[in-house]
Order: sequence, then structure tokens, then C-alpha cells
Amino acid sequence: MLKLFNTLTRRQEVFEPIEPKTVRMYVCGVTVYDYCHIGHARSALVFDVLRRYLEYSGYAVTFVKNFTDVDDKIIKRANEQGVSSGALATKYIQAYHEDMGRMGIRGATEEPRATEHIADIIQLTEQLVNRELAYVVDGDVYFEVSKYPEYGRLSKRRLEDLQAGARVEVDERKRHPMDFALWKSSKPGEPAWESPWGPGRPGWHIECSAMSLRYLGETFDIHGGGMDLIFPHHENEIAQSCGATGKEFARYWVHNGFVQINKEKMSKSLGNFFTIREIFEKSEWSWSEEVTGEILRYFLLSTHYHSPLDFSDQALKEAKNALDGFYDLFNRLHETNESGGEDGGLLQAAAERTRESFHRSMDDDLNTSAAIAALQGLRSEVNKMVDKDLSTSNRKNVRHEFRSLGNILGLFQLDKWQFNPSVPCVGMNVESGMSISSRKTHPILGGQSSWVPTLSDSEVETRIAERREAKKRKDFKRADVIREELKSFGITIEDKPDGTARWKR
RNA sequence: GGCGCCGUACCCAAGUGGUAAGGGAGCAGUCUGCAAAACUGCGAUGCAGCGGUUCGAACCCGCUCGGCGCCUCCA
Repeated sequence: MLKLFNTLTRRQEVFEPIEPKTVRMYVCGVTVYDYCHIGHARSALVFDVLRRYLEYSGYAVTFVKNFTDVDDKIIKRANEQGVSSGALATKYIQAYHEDMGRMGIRGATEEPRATEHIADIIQLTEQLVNRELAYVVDGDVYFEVSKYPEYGRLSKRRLEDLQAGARVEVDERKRHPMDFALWKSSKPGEPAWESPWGPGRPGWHIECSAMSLRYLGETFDIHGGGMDLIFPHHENEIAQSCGATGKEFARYWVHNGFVQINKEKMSKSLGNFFTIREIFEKSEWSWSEEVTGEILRYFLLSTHYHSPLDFSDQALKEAKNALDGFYDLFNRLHETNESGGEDGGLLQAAAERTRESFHRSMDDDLNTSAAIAALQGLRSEVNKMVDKDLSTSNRKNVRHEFRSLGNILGLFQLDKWQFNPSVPCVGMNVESGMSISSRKTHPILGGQSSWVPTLSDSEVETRIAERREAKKRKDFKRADVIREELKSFGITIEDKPDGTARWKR
């Protein structure tokens, strides 16, 4: 039984969908005028995991995530670059898909752009004007906040309080300072659409009301987004949607906490942000290691989604190390064991305990840290079993267990150790005959090239075979030289009792 | 001025009334030619501080200190 913290009631509530076995959810995506930063990644990831868990739990999920592709920032930047705002938006939507795809974040069922729904927006705005909840001034249309008695329900703010410390410049044409634009008349050179109030473009909040109505209906189950959207964005959405339909809007409001840098919110305005692609290129702790989507996921899920989360190299490194432990085990599980132990019962019991604990944690408002702890517990137990004696089929079974629970978090899906993501797509360096990967200085070969040589799988295998021969001859000196050489390419060897060795990048 | 969040070991982090999960790092040991991995052991009489409620509090209440967010675009 899933419980979610509902911002509307400020309480954890048992999740019950409107229609049995069906979930309709809407999540506010991004305004596409720049590359996404790690904060955007967290939000996208949280709802990706919520969606995965709902599906895993047997719900059919309709998941809508919008792109805001017309707004002041987009127009400004498009003008600076001399391109149309539509083209600029398209470029960053593509980048969004690349970045999120690399993090294993699945696409939504629908990913509408605001400009594809101008007709819906105009229709909804007209409805609000007709109901006298909105008024027209000089081609602008404003929502009249004081006509909607429940305004402030989500953010727990009262109109009087809002006025007191408001930093808003008061537009004299507005009837109340908190009235917000549904439709903005366009200035020359700005993108514009014909409307009953003259050429213009939609305000920010109305697109979400219009598009959720279009794809999910008047009332739907879950509405999500970052904490900072609670006010005014989501408050305004509620006012518009409930005002227009007279029906309940979204039933569960889920908001994720911020990613911070040194305890401060990461944001464009503070300039203290890292884009996702920047992080993927980061590799400060070691020349050979890059950040992968899985490391980023592990890091972001190691804290409950509602809490703030501090981003740092060290935190990323810790996530990497923790993940290493899992993949070390998976490597052991891939190996066969002819003796075949009799420990299936023990294993099943451990897996069962883990599953229960995992489900309990996820049901508790998506407590991913506790869920990961359950998986860590199984890792430790299985390692002990492998040490003792675990049959080949049991190894397969438990690897499957990790894969299936891990899939809810988007972890553990790789077949083999692959922490250096550029390895599978290496080119060849003609001079050295070695394949090349990441752009950093090799500790031995030096920095004459911006590309670091690495070894292909077969090159590694050859050296390992040679080392095995050396070990047979008790030529440990030679064996150590080979190991050192491989290490300089970022390859670590683990000798096994039978004389063979497993290796990893 | 209004609304709200956070403070748990060296680091990250769960736990919201019954006596401190988990991970990372560290140290010691077992195994090993040596490493690596794995395993075993060690690690907060303590949950920012002070008071209160209670048989019992990290968890509830009050105050204080420290950090932060929203009220303007923001995931």
C-alpha cells in the first residue's frame, strides 16, 4: 500500500487512484532555453522512479510531462542567438532527451509542448473570462485571484500575507497585485498567435492546466514538480483548473527537494549549478573514471526525495564506491560453480526478506535510501553464500532478483562492469595501436594527447593470459609488472583461487 | 513582515514514542606469492543546546543556537 506525502494536506496519505489499477499523473517539465542541471535531473528522476514503482505495482500509468517552449527567457535567448524561439526550444528539448536518456530516465507517455496547444489554452482562458474569473486589459488577460476564495490552499498562504512582503512591482492595470497573466499581448518581434484578445502568447501557468485537461481530464491522480513550483505555479494551476471546471484538479501533489551546492540551492540565478552533461564529463578523482548515469542515479536516490541533497565530488565518489560493491558481487554471480551447493532455501528466504523490506520502504513515500539499504543487506548475505558455496542456478536466480528490484530504481541493469562508459564506443589510435577513450592525461604516458589510450577486451585478455603463465612459472615479478601495466590503463585484476582472474575497468 | 524546511558517528544517510538501519572512508584480523575482492571484528551510553510532558523521547511540546528555502523566473 503506497503512501505519498501530499503537499495539499501536508500529510502522508494512502494512495488510491480514481480508477482502479490506473494512474494518471502530470509532472511539470522544464523551460527549454538551456541545458538541464542536476536539479532538473533529480526532479525527472524522482518521478521516473515513482512511475516505475507504480507500474511495477501493477498500475497502468499515463504520464504527461510538458515542455514550456514559449516564455520571456526563451525569447530573449533566441534573439541573442538570432534564431527563432521555436528552433531554440527544439534544440534544448533534444538535449533534454539526450541527458535524461543517458541517466536512464524513460520518456513520458505524452510530452506536449505549450505551443502545440494554443487552441486549448485560448479555450480555457475564454472559459475563465466567461465565468468572470478573468478580465481583459489591453489585450492581456489576467486571472482575478480575489474571485477564487480557495487561492492559497496549496501553498498555505493568505492573500493578505502575500502582499506584505511582496517584491513584485505592482502593475496598475491589475485589480490585485497577485493577479497573474493567462494571456499576454505580444510586442513586435515576439512570437504571437491570434486570439479573441488580439495577437499574443500564453502566460506560464495556463499551459499546464490546458494540457493536463487535454490528456488527463478534469481530475487526475498525481501532480508533481520541484518544491519551488508550489508557489506560484501550482497554486495558480489549481485556481485556473478548478475555476474553469468547478471540479477537483489533482488529488496528490508531490514535490521534490532541491539539489544544493554547499547547502545552498542550486539555481541559474546564483550561478552555482552543474549541467548534467558537465557532470558526465567530470573525472577529477581519477583519470580513468567517468560519471555514469547509474552513478548519478545512485547518488540522487541515496537521499529521500523530499530532503535537500548536497552535490559534491565526494558524494559522487561515494555513490560510485557503493555501486562498485554491487557490481563486484554481480561479477562473482556470473561465474559458474560446478560443485553446486544446497543453499537454495537460505537464498530464497533472504531474497524474500529483501523484497518485503524493499516494498515496505518504497511504499513509505518512496523511501529510496531505505530501499537501497535493503539491497545492500542482500548483497552482504549473498556474498557470504558465494564464499561458502552457491550453485550456478542460484547465482542466476539472485542476479535476476537484483535486476528486477534494481529496475524500479533504474539500477543494476548492466550485464557487466561498465563504469567507463566510453569504452564500448572507442576509436583506434593508429600510432599506438591502442583504443582510445576518455579525454584526460594518462599518468604514465603523459599529456601529449588529449585522448587517453585504453585497452580493448581482447588486449586485456592477452595480458591476463600472459600473466597467468608467469604465475605458473612462479615469476611473480613479471606477473606484478603486467598487473601494474593494466592498472595504468584503469584495469583492476582479481585473482581467483583456481589461477584464473576476473578483471574490471 | 508572512509561510515553511533542516541540524543523527570522520562523510553520506534511515529511523518520528520503547531504547540508534544501511553505505562510504578508516583501523585490525582471516584468505592470498603479493594485491584485489570477500568475510570477521572495532567505531555515536548518543541523535545542535537547554527545559518540559511521559514509566519511557532522536522522535511530542516550549525556548535558544546554527544552516537553508519560498513569498519574483526557478526542478
